[in-house]
Parts: sequence; C-alpha cells; structure tokens
Amino acid sequence: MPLYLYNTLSRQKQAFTPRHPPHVAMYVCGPNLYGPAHIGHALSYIIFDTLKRYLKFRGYDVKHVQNFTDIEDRIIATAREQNTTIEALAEKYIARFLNEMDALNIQRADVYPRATEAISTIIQMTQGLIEKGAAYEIEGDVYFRVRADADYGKLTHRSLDEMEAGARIAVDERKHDPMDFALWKASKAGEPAWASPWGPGRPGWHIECSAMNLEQHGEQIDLHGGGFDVMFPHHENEIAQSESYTGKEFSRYWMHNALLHLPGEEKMTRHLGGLVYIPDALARYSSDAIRAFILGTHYRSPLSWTDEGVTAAERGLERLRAARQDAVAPALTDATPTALTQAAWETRQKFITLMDDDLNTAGALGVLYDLAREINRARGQGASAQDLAPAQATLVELTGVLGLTLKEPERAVSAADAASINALVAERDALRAAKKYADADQVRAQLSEMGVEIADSPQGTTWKKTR
RNA sequence: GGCGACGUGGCCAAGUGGCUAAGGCAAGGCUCUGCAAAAGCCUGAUCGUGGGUUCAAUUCCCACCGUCGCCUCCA
Repeated sequence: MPLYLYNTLSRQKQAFTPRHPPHVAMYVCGPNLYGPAHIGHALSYIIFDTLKRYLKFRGYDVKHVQNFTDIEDRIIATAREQNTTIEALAEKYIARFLNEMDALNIQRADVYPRATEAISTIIQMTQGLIEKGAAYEIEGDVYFRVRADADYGKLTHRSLDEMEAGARIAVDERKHDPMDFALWKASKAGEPAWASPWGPGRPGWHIECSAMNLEQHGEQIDLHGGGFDVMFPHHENEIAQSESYTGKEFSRYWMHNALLHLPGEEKMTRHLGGLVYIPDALARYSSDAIRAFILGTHYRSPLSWTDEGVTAAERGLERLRAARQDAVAPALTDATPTALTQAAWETRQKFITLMDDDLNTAGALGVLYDLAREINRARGQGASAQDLAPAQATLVELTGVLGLTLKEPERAVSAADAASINALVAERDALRAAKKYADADQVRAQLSEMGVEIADSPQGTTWKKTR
C-alpha cells in the first residue's frame, strides 16, 4: 500500500510518487523574521517534521529545504522601529528560531536558504519573466502579469474574475490587472536595496521562495508545504512565477496544515495578536506533550490551544514513558514470538496503515497507546526485561517517527538538593522498615512539598522531581 | 457575495454504508501497596436538526441551525 497524501492542487488524497524515488525534494515555507515564532509556527513545523520522519521511515531520502524570509516590508519596518538593521534582526530571530525548533525535537532542514542570499536568482527569474511577457516594469517596480498565466488560481481553485469580484483592497491603478503582484519593488530612500536592471530595489514577497527552490532543488520539486494561510496568495503566486519561468510543473504535491487558535478566538497569527510563544509553552509542558497534543488532531483540522488539552497529553505520555522504562536491547533469537511481540508487530502494521492515509497521526497515536498498555500489562504479569524488549523497541521506534522522545522531562536538581532528597528518602525507608508508618508518611508529605514524587517497589524507593 | 471545512460519550479526538463507533484526559469501582504513587482491570455514545437515497446511514445526497477558514498581511 502506498502513502496517500492530500494534495491541495487536486483536493484529493493521492498516492505519493516522487519524481525520482527514493529521492524526495521537499520545501516548507519558513518564517518571516520580523519577530519571534509562536506555537502556531511550532504546529506547522512539527507536522512537516513528522511528515519528513515518516517519509524517511518509509525509505525515502528526503532533501528538506526551509527558507528564512529576511527581507520584506515588515522586517524593514521592525528594524527601523528597533533602531537596528535587517541583518541583525534576522540573525537574532534565526538563532532563536533554531533553538526553539531543537527544543521541540524538530529535525533541522538540510538547507536554510535566505532570501537575501538569492537575490541574483531572483533578478534572473524576474528578468526571464519579463522576457516571456509574464511580467512588466513600471517605474522600477516589476509586476507579474496574472492574465498571462492561463491557469492562475489552480491551487486555490478560484478564477481571477471571482477573486476580483470579491477584492477588498485598494488597487494600485498603475497595474495592468488588480491581481498583478510585485516581483521586484523599487526601494525608497533609506530602505535596503540591491542593484537591478530596473534600478535599486528589493524582492517582492513571493519570488524568493521560487528562487530558493530553483537554487536548492532545481526546476521541479515533489512536495511543498506550509500553513493554510499561505495558500493564497503566497503559494498561488509561487506556482505562477515558477511555472511561467520554467514552463514545467513546479511541485507535484502541495500540503497545508490547518491553523492553531486560542479557545473562542480566531487563528493565532502575528498581526492579530493572541500569541503563545514557544519558550512559554516549553516552560509549562514537555516538548513531547506539545507534540502529542498537536499530533492528536489531524493536521488538516484546526486546533484550539488549551491548558486542559496539553495537560491531558502530558498525562497520557506518562503511560507511554512507563512502558519504555528500563528497556533493554532485544536479543536476536529465533524463538517463537510471544503474544506481546506479536502485538508489537500488529501495532507496526496498523501504524503504517494509518500514517499512509494522509498522516493519520491521531489514529497512529491511538495504536501506540494500545501497545503501551500491552507492555505495561505484561510487565505487571511478570514478563522479563528480555520479554518486553522487542515490543519496547517497536514503541520507541514508532513514537520516534512522531518525534516523541518518551524521556522524562528533565528538571534541574542541584547536587545539594539531590543530597537532601536522598537523605529524606533514606530516613523514610528506615521509618518504614521500623513500621513507623505515620512518621514515614510525614516525610513523604515533606518531599511532596518539595516537588518530589516517590515510588516504592520491591527494588527500593525511587524519586523524581515533578516541578 | 464567491470558494471551502467542521459539528462523534463530561473535555479532546480517530473512524466506518451493515460485525464490540479507536485512543487520550477526567470521573466512579476494583487489583497491587503498610498507605500511597505508578501500572493494570471494569464502567459510559442511538455520532448537530429535519428530510431523502438504500434491504441497511453516524458514514452518501439535500435543506436548516451552529462554529470556523480563505478571498489583504499571516505557519
């Protein structure tokens, strides 16, 4: 069974067949660097990270390119407000962005091209489009001529006439058609500028992605992703530019994730406010919990960010973590598979079937919970570490495809704190041995107040910091 | 106005034209435990409303109600 992905172009799930298997050329729209990313960005990048991990799991060799848009009106405006340069602003937010992505266990892209490093290709494409009659210059600006593109609107399934009927923006009267968009903008005094055949200027918003794709992947790519909100006009315009320039199909598949919002509010986006920043989310929840929460809903369904929801995900993860506790490497034997090993095998099949169906991560997570229960049950019934090992290996592998680490959230404990906690735990153990349970319980309460949770077992008492 | 999506147990959320409608959280009972914690077991849904198609619909079609997205910047 092949992997099926929903392709925005066809509005259908389609079998995924890259141009040159096993190679997959994948491009995901990166952030505009005028400010920090928020958890809505995290959602999008977690989803495409999961897609990439799954493609690799399925044997594909993925080249993942993600751009940084480091020249754009808002960046110029923000740099001016903050009395800094666009370069400094970009550096600051790139560093922060990469740190945050790492913290969310999002694998890095293979290449992070920047718009300002693609200027020569942007100029070359713009020039080429003018020569083909697909673009025209007016007073140092260059516009793409949408009426020259016969299938303009094919991604969002709208005709130019429909779009113009619903237009809500003031139109620049110099343009030949209201929907024509800028490939190149003449710069005003004091704005960053690059030399071009049309005078000093800078790229329009959409052309940089077309140029970076051309530079990094070539004329045609397999998969292009981003949020629903960049479908129009950004992706529509990218297609128009790239295909008009090369005369070839640009991307075979277009994928768009639905957007995150706060309860009762509109989507989370920087120009509306209502943002939750990634460090704030990570201060409250493990990256696993954030991922599990996000992947608990299909990527094409909008999701509301709630404390209850992420907390529920965090609780649920505890069972998954318990299942992989003390895992050992499975021995290579040809012994008859146990019922548990059999269950692990079936989980793997179900996982693949679910993920093959347009990344049904919620369903996939469900079967992983089933497997975790099987493991925990077997352990409770006295299975040995070696008995559990194959199923645990499957659990770790498949949760890993979803980008979950199943590691206990690390909470810093100083050496001094650890020493005093150990002393209290030892004191309590002594009291228990002496059957002075009331006193032992008092010590436990004391530890609890310190944020230390303890667990007794035949092997002794263990503790962990829970806050 | 145009295009599109969604409405499943207290909350979140998969899914299917007919077989027990996944899973997570919460709640109650139980096992284990000195007591807990963790883990495990048990307990709950006529799938927004009204029509239609069909031997059979939560699943397909239509209408309605409600929520949301895109049509401007946005992951």
